[in-house]
Amino acid sequence: MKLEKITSLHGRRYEDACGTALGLEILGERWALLVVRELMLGPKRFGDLRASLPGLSANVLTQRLEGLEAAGVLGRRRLAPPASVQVYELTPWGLEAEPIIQAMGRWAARSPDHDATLPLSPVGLMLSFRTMFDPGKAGAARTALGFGFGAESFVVRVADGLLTAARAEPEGVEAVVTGTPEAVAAAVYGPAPERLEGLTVAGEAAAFVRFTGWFELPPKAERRAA
Amino acid sequence: MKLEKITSLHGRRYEDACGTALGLEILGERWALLVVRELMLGPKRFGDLRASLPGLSANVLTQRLEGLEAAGVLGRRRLAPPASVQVYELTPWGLEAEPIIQAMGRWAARSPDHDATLPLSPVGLMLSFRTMFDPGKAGAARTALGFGFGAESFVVRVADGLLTAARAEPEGVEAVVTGTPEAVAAAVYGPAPERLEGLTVAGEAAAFVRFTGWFELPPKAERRAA
DNA sequence: CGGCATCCGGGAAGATACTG
DNA sequence: CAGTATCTTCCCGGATGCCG
Repeated sequence: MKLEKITSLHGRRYEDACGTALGLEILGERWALLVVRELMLGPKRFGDLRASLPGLSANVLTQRLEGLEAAGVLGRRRLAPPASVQVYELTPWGLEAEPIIQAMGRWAARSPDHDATLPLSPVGLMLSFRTMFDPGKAGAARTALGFGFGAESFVVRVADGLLTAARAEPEGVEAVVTGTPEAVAAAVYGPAPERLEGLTVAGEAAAFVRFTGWFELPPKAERRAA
Repeated sequence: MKLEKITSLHGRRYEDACGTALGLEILGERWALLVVRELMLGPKRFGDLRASLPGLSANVLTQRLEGLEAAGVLGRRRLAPPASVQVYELTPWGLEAEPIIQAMGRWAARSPDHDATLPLSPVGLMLSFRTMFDPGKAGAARTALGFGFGAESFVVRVADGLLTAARAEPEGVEAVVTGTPEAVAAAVYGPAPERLEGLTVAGEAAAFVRFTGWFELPPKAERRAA
């Protein structure tokens, strides 16, 4: 076994008192913020994280989890028997990183290089709902919708101009939408024509169609100065 | 010479439609967001950037500037003769990255590992004012203050519960504060005792002392779950 | 001096294989 | 399934040098 450095954080520091710099030391390493994103809606297991982040290899995930745990962003917990599996979950402070993810997502959605056709994780889609929801368009409407993506399911509620999304089994919802996250994103954010392409909607399909009108992607930015 | 990939962005992509992932590809590389931060309050020259980000080497800065320019975050402009120097400035879209910097700063300020005694850049300090200003504490108070750090000077105005900070020569201000950014930060964010330590205030010193009461650092987060 | 290319050492990221 | 071990590749950081 070789001697390890005792630096609580990794070696390369910015040496800058600005909080932004410290935030970058904690969340700025590759994949770190995406790991946090995947945990934003509840605990996950090692394998769940790997599955939702294709391209992230096991050893790097191990390093990120260690670093984020050391920084106090997440913790590991063992579920009670008979499950007895280990899950990773955000600390309360880690949960508060959501505004960072939202600001980043809202800003980058305006990039000329943004490609909405790439794969999308279920949690990423749910967080995008929180980010892109437009209370002005929803008005006083209310609804509760279920979303199913393989083993993961979510309930999204809209009421009083507020949208909430949480991992939960769909009960007492107006409709349950099943399909890939990409197909749901296309229905919500795409132009109207291809709506409901590749999706199955159980229950009040009209409720989901109404729902798709309550979101708006921000306009693309120009590459040059105004 | 070896064949270069033509990927407009650097090689390692996340392949994820979520805006957060694209934002990380653009701003997630080392130093990138800090370069943007330094340009947030106006254009800077190559050397100015190096001076405000000690530890960032010239070749890496060149790479970051190239990458950020390719992404449409900043542009380079040559000032009119006789100055004839090249400066880097954010595009309108690049300017909109400030919420990311603010969210990151506000969040990381709660880290148990945050060390406020490290060096601080003038622009970092000004942005922290924007982030940490508490309208409730300022109430209906108004003021205009000048800050001088070597060659860089700024004017901060508070009125109607809003704080603005911009690079400008101090004219028509109540007081002009001169010193290091660290000393100003200690006066504004530190406990009351060491106020005005190492600072010189020209004009209405009382106006600056009042000003220091309008900010509050958020409480430290616990490292463990609640 | 400002901007950028080049070379080099160390270390992080990525892919694969392996173990309990 | 949850990681660890190993190897390769590439990025980061520092130094040097060229050119306007």
